[in-house]
Amino acid sequence: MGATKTDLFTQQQNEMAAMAKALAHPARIAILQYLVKKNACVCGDLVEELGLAQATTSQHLKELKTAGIIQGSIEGVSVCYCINPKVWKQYKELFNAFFKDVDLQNTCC
Amino acid sequence: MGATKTDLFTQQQNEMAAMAKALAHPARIAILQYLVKKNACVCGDLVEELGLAQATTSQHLKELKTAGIIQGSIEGVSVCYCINPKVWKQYKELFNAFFKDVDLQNTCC
DNA sequence: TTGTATTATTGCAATATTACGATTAATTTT
DNA sequence: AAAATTAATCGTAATATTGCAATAATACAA
Repeated sequence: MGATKTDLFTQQQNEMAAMAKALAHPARIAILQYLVKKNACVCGDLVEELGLAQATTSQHLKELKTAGIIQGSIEGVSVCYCINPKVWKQYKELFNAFFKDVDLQNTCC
Repeated sequence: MGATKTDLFTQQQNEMAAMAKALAHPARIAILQYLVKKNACVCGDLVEELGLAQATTSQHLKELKTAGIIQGSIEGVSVCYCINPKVWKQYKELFNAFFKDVDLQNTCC
């Protein structure tokens, strides 16, 4: 026990949960907001911007990259990160679809 | 170390991350989808529906309740759960706002 | 080649999450 | 009142996440 029982759920449910998990840390929210704002691909700045250690920042970047929502490319001695627009759109649409269809009138308790 | 450094981030960032965290488990996604589909407030069924132990199911329900997105009321010997439409709308709007403003053209790497 | 700058990885400690059996609490039913 | 039903809580084990120092890896500059 201790590990999520992914086999009990549909692929869609696991995927949705994985997407949410990628966003489930304020540092990763901050990174995404920063990337959206600056658009240009910054990276080393993130360590200063966040106030977390370099190792920790790198780890969060890795998670976002694994989730697919950002991408990085080597730019000389540093690495340029930016939003992956295709995956971003996917996130947007799936969250949108998830929250869409609820009849706000029909409460029961 | 080990605990999230919430003080490094804005309240908005922490809140957004907390919302995502509530959705960051397939069982909780499944619960919400079930509640949306059935609309009516079921509860004991969830144990059977999910395939998780009663204690585990109850724990997930508690997390969703703490996050505010569902609400429960005692209905005789059982407990009726349903979506909290007001908070649901809030989630919807905040996720919407988060994913809104990205220029999908301007990639850099 | 040697040094410098930047990011990734490793190893580890602290904390959080997930899951479940057992127990408790509350309400019905008999 | 006694038994049954339902859900919450407690205790505990397994696993995951968060964070950082230290180290490695990579690319450039001198």
